[in-house]
Amino acid sequence: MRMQNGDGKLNMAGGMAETGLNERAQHLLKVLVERYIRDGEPVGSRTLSRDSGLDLSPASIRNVMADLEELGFIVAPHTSAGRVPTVKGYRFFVDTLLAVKALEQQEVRLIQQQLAIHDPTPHSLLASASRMLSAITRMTGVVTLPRREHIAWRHIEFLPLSDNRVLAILVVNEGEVQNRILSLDRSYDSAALQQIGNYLNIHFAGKDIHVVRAELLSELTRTRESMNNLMLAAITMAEKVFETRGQESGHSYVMAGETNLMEWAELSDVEKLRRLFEAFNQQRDILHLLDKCIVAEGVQIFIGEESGYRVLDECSVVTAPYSVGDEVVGVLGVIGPTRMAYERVIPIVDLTAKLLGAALNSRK
Amino acid sequence: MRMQNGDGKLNMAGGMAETGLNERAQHLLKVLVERYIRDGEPVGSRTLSRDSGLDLSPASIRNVMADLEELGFIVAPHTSAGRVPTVKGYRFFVDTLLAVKALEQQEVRLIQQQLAIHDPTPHSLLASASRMLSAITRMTGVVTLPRREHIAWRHIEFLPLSDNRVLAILVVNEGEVQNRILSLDRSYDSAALQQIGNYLNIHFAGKDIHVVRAELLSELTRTRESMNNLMLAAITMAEKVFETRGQESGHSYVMAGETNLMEWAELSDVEKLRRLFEAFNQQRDILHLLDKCIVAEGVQIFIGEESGYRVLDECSVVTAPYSVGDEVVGVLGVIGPTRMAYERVIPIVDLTAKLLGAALNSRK
DNA sequence: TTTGGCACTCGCTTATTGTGAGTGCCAGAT
DNA sequence: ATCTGGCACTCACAATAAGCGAGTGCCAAA
Repeated sequence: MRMQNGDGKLNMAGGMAETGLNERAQHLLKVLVERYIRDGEPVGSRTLSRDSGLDLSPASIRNVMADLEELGFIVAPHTSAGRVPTVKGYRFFVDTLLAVKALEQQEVRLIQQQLAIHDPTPHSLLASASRMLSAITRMTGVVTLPRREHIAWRHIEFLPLSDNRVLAILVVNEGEVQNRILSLDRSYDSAALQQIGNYLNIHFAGKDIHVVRAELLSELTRTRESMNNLMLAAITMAEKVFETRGQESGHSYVMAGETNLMEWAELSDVEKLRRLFEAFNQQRDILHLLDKCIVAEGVQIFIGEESGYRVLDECSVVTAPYSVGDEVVGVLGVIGPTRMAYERVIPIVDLTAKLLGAALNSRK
Repeated sequence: MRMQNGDGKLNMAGGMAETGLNERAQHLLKVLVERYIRDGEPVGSRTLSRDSGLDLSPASIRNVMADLEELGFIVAPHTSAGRVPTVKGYRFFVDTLLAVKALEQQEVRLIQQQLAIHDPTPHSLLASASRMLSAITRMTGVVTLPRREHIAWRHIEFLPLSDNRVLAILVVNEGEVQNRILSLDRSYDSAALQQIGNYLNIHFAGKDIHVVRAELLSELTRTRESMNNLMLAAITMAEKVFETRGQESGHSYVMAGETNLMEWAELSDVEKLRRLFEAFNQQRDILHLLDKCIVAEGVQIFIGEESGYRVLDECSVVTAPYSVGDEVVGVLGVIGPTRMAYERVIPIVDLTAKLLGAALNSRK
């Protein structure tokens, strides 16, 4: 326990009572975190004395460092190593000390360029954004598939296959194509299917898909005598389309650059990497995490254990929601080691979210 | 140099002059490889003497082992370790010594079951096969997308989007849906696009897609005066669809279980794994390799460097082509460490190829 | 042709010892 | 009231050495 010039001093000066850190301590913490992010090695009092610009001897620095440690902002991995930021340290750094660097013109242009695909499908835009995020940050990029509140029925088309099976192609919103195969209890020829499709398109085009589903269900419970064969078939088939929907398009994400994480020394343990990659494949946990970010205003950051998922204990996740029109439809972000260059990653994620939204919107 | 009972002896006895190995040497090699595959540790003369069933002393075994080493079938990783199979050793083992185990009923049923999906799209079958291969072998499964010689035009549909753009949906073969977005120099309304689609479908339905393309190109060079507006628009748009085809659906594969490879000790070097995974993502090299296997009759095996790709130096690849009807359309297989249980993997890959072919075919 | 014996090799593990970066604390300087 | 030089101390890490043990090649005898 250090009492000599411990809590007391730190709490008083600098007018930063809430944080428990006076100006000097904050500055030193900032330099320490920056330094650790740069080199990945514990930072000692000598280094800090040299590079802080404060003209203090290592001994004085050590006093401050002891305080910072006691308050939980930094730890020493072992007795005679320098100090390393804790999650709390990173958190304070990110929340209060971080000077977010404005992006260089060059980088802005690079990002724009990557998203300026010729005639993109919505999906190819997402894939591109994800790839770009991973390439530019040398970490893992992730973009959730957009999930609109309102999904507009655009067009449906049925084609006959063999064995009483029918290929159903449903187009929603602006060019999102979904297709599935239906097994029916009798066969229909092209013309009949054409009619069925027409019937449905006339009734439902432009309507919200949830409304369509509700109407379908209520139609199905109506007395069947009051419908003609065509109507009945149409409604049954449309309902079958919706039955099998959901799980695949249901919700997931596009990821890129997983292998980038293997280049970071702090993640070089094969077993940890395996678990991480497995979580990436599983999608479940990552998706839950990203889902939380959809309600946030802008960039959101989870540092280490903050995410609440053990596999991400040594990772940080920087996310931002993206919107089409004025509706937030998805989240994108970057996954990397806690020791990442936040001041660079944050504006990159921020900008990408905005540009992706714009790109999706302009093509709407 | 061992001359005492070196080449001479081995070449004579056993009537296996071509191979350079007499019966006893072959048997010992077999036991050694099996043992090494099981335990992953260099096999010494003592172990072999105990487990070969030959009632020979370690000393005698050592003589044989010295010969096997001189002929290049095995090596000692260092002076006082046991021996390990070389690529040549594995190759001889696989070609001549291997007793392919018939699959257990249980396993056969497991495989069948995994491929018995309710109303699968072609793609979901491939994905399922790949996942199943990886799960059952605890290695990485891969299935190339089927590439038919003959691709039949089934149906095309155009839907108007904003800004002179059109969504084109092309269905080929039995339920394979491709869609892309075309930017045009003027706008068309639904009705016009409907007409254009009809025109094309009437002309091309059932035709091979290569033929269609050829006809389109020759039509385009015809004097344009002799066509009406509808025809011109139809042909231009169809040609645009083909222009942008190819790279995406062009050729690639579905992979599963990459992370399984991280559990094999011999691949636990992060840098090697990174390169391997990067090659998986790149697809290029792997695809070249798989393409070679499409001409093979049945199961094909590449052991270590045999593949010709450096990233696969420590891996073996077991593949088999799969067919729809009597046309070979793709390749599937398993990628794992050289030290894999070939006698199990080979029949699994073989059976999976047959069942996948059957599944694709039955739904045709 | 096979085998027991024997000297030898060499990768591992464990213990030992430095070395150096970094620390905490104290007493004296500012 | 702070800061700093000094000093003893800690501890990860690297280098060196020693012992073990599995395995080897070769030889001479069975």
